[in-house]
Amino acid sequence: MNEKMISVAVIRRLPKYHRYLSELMDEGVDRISSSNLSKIIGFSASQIRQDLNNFGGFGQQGYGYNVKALHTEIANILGLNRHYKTVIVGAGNIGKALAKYSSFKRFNFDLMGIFDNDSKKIGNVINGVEVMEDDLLSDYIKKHNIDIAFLCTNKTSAQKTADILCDSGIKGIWNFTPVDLDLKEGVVAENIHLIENLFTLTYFLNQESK
Amino acid sequence: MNEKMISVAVIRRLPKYHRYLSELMDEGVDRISSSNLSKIIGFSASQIRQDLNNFGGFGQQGYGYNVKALHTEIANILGLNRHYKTVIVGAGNIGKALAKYSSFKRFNFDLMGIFDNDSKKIGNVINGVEVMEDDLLSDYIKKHNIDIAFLCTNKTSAQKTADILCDSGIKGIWNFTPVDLDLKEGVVAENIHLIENLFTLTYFLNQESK
DNA sequence: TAGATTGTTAATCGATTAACAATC
DNA sequence: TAGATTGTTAATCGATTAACAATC
Repeated sequence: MNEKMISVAVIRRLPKYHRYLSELMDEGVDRISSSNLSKIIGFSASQIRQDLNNFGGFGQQGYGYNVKALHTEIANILGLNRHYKTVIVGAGNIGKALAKYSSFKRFNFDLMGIFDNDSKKIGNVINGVEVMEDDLLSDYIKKHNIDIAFLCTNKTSAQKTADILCDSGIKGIWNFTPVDLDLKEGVVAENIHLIENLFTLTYFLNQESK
Repeated sequence: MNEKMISVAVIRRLPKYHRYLSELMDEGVDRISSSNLSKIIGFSASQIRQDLNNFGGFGQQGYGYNVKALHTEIANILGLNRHYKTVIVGAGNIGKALAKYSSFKRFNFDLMGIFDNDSKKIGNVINGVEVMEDDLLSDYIKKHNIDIAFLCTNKTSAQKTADILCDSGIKGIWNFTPVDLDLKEGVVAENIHLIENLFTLTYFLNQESK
């Protein structure tokens, strides 16, 4: 599957490189050294060079890194050189917000459908996409070869919805529920645990006032 | 400020302990060993004991941990034994979703106001809270002693809004913008970088199919 | 008391930083 | 060529795991 396992810590820094390189491109900067990138991104120059060298020698001695080329390389590593078909499961507050969030489309995440178990919501159109009933979810994923589901159900339905998603051949789940999902081998997930993040904030907030 | 610095890695695990202990309480379990907790939470038993011992000896040899007592201890460590006055800045999709999200109230996060710079939104009432104009933000924070701002503006306004928040005496910022904020000494922030998290998901998704 | 399980020290593992030879 | 900066190895630092004496 892979030559040399790259640590999760490295992977989680990649999107930040991607973002800062985008900004540099917008500013018309066309090359940057690890030392200057360090100043704006906040990672050490050494770490930057180590991180990038996990994937290849993208730089050039005496010159630094070409911003545009490096941006493209990182986009490719992250898998941003393709489209992803997505569905949203759960048309509550968060589900609706995600449906309307425009950045996803810009990065080639194509929202194909929204699903909910509340009959009052079925047929509603959010950002041009119709809310369909839950029962159709499994067939829809199979038929349209959906890659990623944004899981926005309530806590109670989270695991059983995840089971349906896995059985239907989903590739990844972006999990907004406060549940640690148990998934089928080969299905990946990333979690946005809002409440956990907020509690971390209160911890540090109270430390400051000591 | 503190006796012994506790690592961020430990702190970020605390909310998860809190959540699993809540669940155990709901199930009527009143004691648990590090080894059994390990099985359900997924951290090693050794790590659990190490983590908890950063804050005190909450367990008892030969017995384990009292679920309710440990839950309370962790809640206190996280600062959940008090109320927090919050405001939402930016009444877009995410701001609105957070305004309607019920869990915050349950954990004593009291939403006091919502602010936006779009005159069309001023006066709207979301979940019982009125949308006020941006210009009033600074005075409002000072007057009501707001603890935490949920920052949901667009990218462009993020840093300058953060500056206003800092100058007005905010204690913490929960940042939903795709920007790394530069904050005044003593102000803490936690970031929900949606796009970065999603890009991590696509990375792992593509690794799986190799 | 005997058994169970913590608290805590020591060992290991992994990630970050430092250093510098290679080279553009 | 001289200067700059990478790629990469070695050193350090920190976090996790293992082990076991203490003790309930």
